[in-house]
Amino acid sequence: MPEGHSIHRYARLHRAMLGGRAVAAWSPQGRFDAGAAAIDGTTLVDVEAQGKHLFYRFAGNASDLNLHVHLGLFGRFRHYDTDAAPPTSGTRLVLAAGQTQVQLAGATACELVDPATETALRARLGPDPLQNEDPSRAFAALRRRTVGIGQALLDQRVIAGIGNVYRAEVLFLAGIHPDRPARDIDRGQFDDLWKTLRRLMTAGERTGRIVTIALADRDRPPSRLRADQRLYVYKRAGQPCRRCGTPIRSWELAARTMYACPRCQPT
DNA sequence: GCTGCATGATGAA
DNA sequence: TCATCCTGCAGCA
Repeated sequence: MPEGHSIHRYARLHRAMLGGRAVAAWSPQGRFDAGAAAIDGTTLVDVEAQGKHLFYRFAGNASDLNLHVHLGLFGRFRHYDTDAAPPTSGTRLVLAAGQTQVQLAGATACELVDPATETALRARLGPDPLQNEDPSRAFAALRRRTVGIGQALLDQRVIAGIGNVYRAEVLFLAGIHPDRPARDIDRGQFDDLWKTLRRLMTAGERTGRIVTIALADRDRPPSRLRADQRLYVYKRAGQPCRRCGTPIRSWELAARTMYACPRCQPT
């Protein structure tokens, strides 16, 4: 479930599990043999998240390279404190210290990067709602887009860390139709969007799941909501809107499925 | 057991 | 806009 909130959560978890410890590293799949060998035996100093990207810093290796991980759509971590399951054949990387293991499979990116490459990578990202950055840059970027707000929000150069779920949910909460031109969003609406994103994603990082339902629209704490009770529109095509009862619509937008309520989010 | 889809991003055209 | 990377699992037989 790799939207930004999960990535920040992983950074925290991996820091707690392996930070300050010498790690053994290997690549069961074999596609990261050289990289793993360079890390193997070094000490994990820090793990940092920016948007959907993770950066791992190690001390004690000569190369000055950091590990860059991007989970993409398929990437998945498995974590063990004891009794680690044997890694699947597709596991790209295992980081281990004693009984503790972090296993990584299916990632879009698992590579060692030099400082210049990392800087360039990070420079491509817009402000991250989970880092309490000044969102002015994101607003300016939005105003330059010719596409709809729904498409612009998935662009990591505008805001880093949003994925398809937060995109759909935040636009519902703002009452904005995804097809409305991004450049038509005014500063007040944008500040509202940003504030909502920060609130939702902070809660997501804390709890590990995406819950957007407002207090007024639910009858029990988020932890006790079923999976299909946590969201307003995402994956609810054809079902009645929780606010007005109109059937939720879905359609392809920028190669992803978009969801919206036609009544609460007028064009 | 099989199929299709999934909370992502890139590079070629 | 499309193909590609490539894993897991829900839903169905």
